[in-house]
Amino acid sequence: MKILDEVKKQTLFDDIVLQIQQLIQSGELKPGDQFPAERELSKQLNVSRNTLREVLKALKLLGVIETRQGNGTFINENLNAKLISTPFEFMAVTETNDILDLLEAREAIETSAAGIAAQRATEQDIALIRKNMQLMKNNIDNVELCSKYDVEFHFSICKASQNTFLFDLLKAIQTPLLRAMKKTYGFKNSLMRATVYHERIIESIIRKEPSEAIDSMREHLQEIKKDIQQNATQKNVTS
Amino acid sequence: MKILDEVKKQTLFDDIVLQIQQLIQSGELKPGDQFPAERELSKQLNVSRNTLREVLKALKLLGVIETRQGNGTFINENLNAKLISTPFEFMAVTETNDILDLLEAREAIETSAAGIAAQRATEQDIALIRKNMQLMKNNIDNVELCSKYDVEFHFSICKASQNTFLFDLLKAIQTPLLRAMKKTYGFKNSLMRATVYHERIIESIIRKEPSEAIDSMREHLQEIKKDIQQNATQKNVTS
DNA sequence: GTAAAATTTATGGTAGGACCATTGGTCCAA
DNA sequence: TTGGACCAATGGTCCTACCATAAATTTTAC
Repeated sequence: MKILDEVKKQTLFDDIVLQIQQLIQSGELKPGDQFPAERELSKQLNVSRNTLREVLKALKLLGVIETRQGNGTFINENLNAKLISTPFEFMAVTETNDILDLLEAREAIETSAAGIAAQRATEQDIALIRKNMQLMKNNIDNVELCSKYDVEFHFSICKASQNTFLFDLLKAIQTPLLRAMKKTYGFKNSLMRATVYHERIIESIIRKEPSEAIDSMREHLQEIKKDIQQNATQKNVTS
Repeated sequence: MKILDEVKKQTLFDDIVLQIQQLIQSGELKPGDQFPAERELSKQLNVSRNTLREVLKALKLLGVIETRQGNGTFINENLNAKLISTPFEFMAVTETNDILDLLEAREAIETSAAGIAAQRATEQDIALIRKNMQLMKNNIDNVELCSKYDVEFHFSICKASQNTFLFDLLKAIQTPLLRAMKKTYGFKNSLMRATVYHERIIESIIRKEPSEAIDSMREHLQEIKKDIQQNATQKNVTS
């Protein structure tokens, strides 16, 4: 039988976190708002300062709040960006399968973002995309620098979607992804070949052709995925 | 001039967090691993138990570790799923623009997932998708229940992509999205119309036609997006 | 008078010790 | 064998004290 619900004796920590969480969800706590001082707030909540601090430090790590010694505790400005990026720092990306999963997530975001960008990109957006493409070409024999502008190129397209959430999410995913790829495969993507795809992508965006932009981007990223897969199988054979 | 880097006198908290973070990234700490007891570990690290506890509680909230009173502290099993879901609980989704941004993120994930599912879905996957579609049809006049199976239908497709990361990410995004939509628009999606799209999506997956699956899914989700947009502009006019 | 310097005050950061609550194991007795 | 009593280890909570930093205030020097 399974009628009775599990009894969960909530801890003080969880209680306080939940309260703050709800205040944020409801909009009563907004970015920039200041918290009462720890000593005072702990009194209000009728908990020890230690317990309250455990909550605050936890929320700080999560990116919900920001603490400045000698000053105070505040709800983080641009909450969402920080919120999303933190947990990705703790992801263990070791297996090739993990990398492929992340690559597919990146593909999901970037293809859709490219399609939206083809509808909404401003002139400044397009100028930035072009600039990054040009910088990449100019440094085609400097692997380090070229790779950097490669990443920037993709970021600038996502940014052109005007969807900050998609943008933050892409940046968050790239962090562990680039770390893992650099470690495992050493950044030897075919940068020369990439520029060809980049041309097609930016053309589609300028001509405001969403489905074209989506297809070009997907093709581009699936090439990269293939490289990784081949590289992985080779390694398995030789080892 | 700006040559020298800013000196950041890292706090003990940040120091310990960073160490654990690196141990997880490198794979030295794996899910299920047990930590030393708080009193002992604080001695090893040469910090007070308070400070160590602030770290542990923070990692607990993030979903990195799990603590059981009287038992011990452990690295969380299925780390990534928990990691991703937590921060979304703290997102403030109040404006219509926020909802639209999240909807586009959902569209990005679900369209790609549908495409991949068309390549990799097993028979069990398809059976589950079918089951959810049927359950939705059977309860077409029970809004609450029908909506539930609607969500489940989309989840089962994403699951069929065999990409657990995409799956976890979709579930995480849906949490604040459904909460916000329910609050603002009250779940009055055209469920009848949805079933028509669902048929087309599942057909594409069965016939293993990725681009067809992607297009069907995108059309389906863009209809929902249009509804939200129209609803929002109407509200602005009447108010 | 004004600006620089010293002081004060409020804030978060760290520490150590005490006790409570829960869990799992051990041991004994029915 | 089983049920209960007990014990030890662990996380949960609290108190108090002190350090470190940043802003506000007062004092000082010109």
